[in-house]
Amino acid sequence: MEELKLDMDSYLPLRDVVFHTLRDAILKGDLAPGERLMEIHLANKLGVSRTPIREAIRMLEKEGLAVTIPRKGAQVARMTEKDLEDVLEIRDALDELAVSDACNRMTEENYADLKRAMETFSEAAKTKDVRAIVEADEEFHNVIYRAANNPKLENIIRNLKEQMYRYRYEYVKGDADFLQLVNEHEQIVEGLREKDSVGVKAIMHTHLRNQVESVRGVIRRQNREEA
Amino acid sequence: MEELKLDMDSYLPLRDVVFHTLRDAILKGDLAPGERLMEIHLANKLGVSRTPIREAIRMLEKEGLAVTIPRKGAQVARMTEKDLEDVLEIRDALDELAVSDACNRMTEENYADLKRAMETFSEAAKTKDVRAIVEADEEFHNVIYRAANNPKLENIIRNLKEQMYRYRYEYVKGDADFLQLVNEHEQIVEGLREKDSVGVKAIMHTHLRNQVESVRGVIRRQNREEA
DNA sequence: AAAATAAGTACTGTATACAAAGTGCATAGT
DNA sequence: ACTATGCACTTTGTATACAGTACTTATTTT
Repeated sequence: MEELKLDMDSYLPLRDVVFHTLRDAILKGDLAPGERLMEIHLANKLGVSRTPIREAIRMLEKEGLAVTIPRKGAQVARMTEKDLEDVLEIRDALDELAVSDACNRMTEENYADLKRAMETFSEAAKTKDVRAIVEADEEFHNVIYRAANNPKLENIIRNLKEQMYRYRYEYVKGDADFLQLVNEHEQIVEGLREKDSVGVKAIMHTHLRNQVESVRGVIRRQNREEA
Repeated sequence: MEELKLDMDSYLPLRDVVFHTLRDAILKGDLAPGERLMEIHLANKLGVSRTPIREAIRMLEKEGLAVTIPRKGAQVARMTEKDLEDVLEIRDALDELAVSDACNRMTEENYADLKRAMETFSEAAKTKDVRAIVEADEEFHNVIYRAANNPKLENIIRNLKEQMYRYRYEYVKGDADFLQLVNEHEQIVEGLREKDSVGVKAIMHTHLRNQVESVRGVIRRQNREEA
């Protein structure tokens, strides 16, 4: 009985499997920007029919990861520097909102999670293991999003982050001052504890600004190379 | 030659036609929240096959207008009071961003459009024609979004507005002080002209707050009725 | 009489078939 | 040699057929 129920819970329509597969491939760069998403080809490759492929493409479209030209087909969305700047700008505004909400709505449990995430980040920063640092940073911010208690906001932010997923390592890899980041995280936690929503928004803004600038630099260098 | 080209441009895949049809029906309330979206039924009703219906449903899903339970089908998304509050909160933050961007990036043409939109709104306010007022208000804000020159931001805001489309008349219909609104619009235009991004954000915030409160009231009353 | 089970129905999930349109290459004409 | 036209191939757009699951209702058993 239980096993059946588990099967039910773990059941995913093929369209969702395909969607996740394609999304990951795009985010990891296995499918390059501009690359065509041909239905039959993908169907054969993934061992499914065209129907779930098409539905997955419609979903990717709405997530901004693919664009389709009628009667020509879909391709992986290209991102210009301007597009990324636009995304970063929105993320900045929404991260400020999230942290401000978190101020007012945070539970004891959220706060405990946050402190744990902060400590994990501190530890990771010492190791200089880029992958671990990025993951710890993600988790720190995710705790804040959860604490904000606004699922729609979480969705939008997740989607925005997705669109710049390729650049997630660049800041930390580059010229990040880890101690500074740790310090900023501490300030954010402190601000949340004090429920100083104005102050914490300001800190979050500066905290993101460095990352934003770093990503900008990477993109500019990339574009120069391409040209 | 030209007519052919026009034909090409005006071609829309059936999935898009269906998508727009269903979206409008949901927004106008012809399809009530919780109502099932049955594929064969819709296909017959719209005179198409199930395939474009399914693709349209996938798009509606990503827009937050429908939810589907695997193997049970899709239904029009229900919106709780909390959902709407969440949406309003995000809109507030993003409208602040938009108006702040508009401050920095507005062209002469944008400014001319804005003044025109403001005047149209003033005229509409005098007539007390609710429909005209709402439309003029929409246009006023749309000019600002365009001036912000951030297409992704525009998209997100459009999507958020869509989710509360049903309530768009409620504020104006209810207890709005038209002269106050006209005054706020004037202040916004003034702030944009002066490029006072901090001030204009504040005005936009208060400008929205009243509408937000009004929509909240409507929803609460509705929910009480339902209970 | 109530509860459980089984059958039937209706819907979704997936695959495939057919039609139409666009692209590219080859061939022929200038 | 170059251009234009036509044909073949690829790919999308749409419809339909088939399979599987869940829900409803009726019947049977306790």
